[in-house]
Amino acid sequence: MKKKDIICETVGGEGCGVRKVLNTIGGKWKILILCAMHGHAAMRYGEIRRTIVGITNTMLAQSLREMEADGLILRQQYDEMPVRVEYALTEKATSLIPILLELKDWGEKHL
Amino acid sequence: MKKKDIICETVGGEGCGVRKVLNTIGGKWKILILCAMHGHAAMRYGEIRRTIVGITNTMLAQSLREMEADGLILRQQYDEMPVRVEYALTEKATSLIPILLELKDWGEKHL
DNA sequence: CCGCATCCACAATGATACTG
DNA sequence: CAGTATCATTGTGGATGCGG
Repeated sequence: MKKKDIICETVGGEGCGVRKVLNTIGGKWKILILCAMHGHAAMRYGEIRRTIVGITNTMLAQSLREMEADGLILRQQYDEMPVRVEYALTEKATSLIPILLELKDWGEKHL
Repeated sequence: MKKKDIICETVGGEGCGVRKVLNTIGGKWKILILCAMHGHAAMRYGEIRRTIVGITNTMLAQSLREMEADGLILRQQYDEMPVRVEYALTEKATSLIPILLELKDWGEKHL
């Protein structure tokens, strides 16, 4: 029996893909942010905040910064008056969306 | 434009599927538990614990109880001496596994 | 062997007010 | 408008020991 036949001898360790995903988009808000931005070419800060029920400035700003650092979103600042900032999903994030939609469907069907 | 054309007017509220999923299998361990149990007809407590790197008794026991309450796993206790307890995935949980594997693949490819 | 109970540390999240 | 700063609160996770 080859190693590939075993799904996971152990999970959650160093190189575990699931663990990496959880570290990147785990937590209460990041997945919701991705869902909120799906289908929009670009969204402004306030627009995202209004879309996500219950999120606070603290959490939104912090999540956006981390997701930018992880290469999931792009931040574009326009130095107008007043300032305008737009966020867009990167290709990496876009490739994740279909999976999140499946999760959503599963949740609606089973929960 | 029909409402269905909009992915989510708002997300994270009452009936939001994604929010439900996060409430059910969010957190640090539950997704890993599901991955660990995938492919096994039944697993004993200690076996699960050894499979998941870093998990403690507290978190494993608590997670298993909650997942049983949510209908994701079945708990079968054999009153032998010493006690033997086996856990198995329900059909509901099994239907979630493919999505988790996609997440895992995404993580390995992109992170 | 299984896993619950207790107690505790710290991280995550939240409310509020304030700035460029 | 788009955040930051600060402080309060909650939640998550861990160590340890006990009991069936």
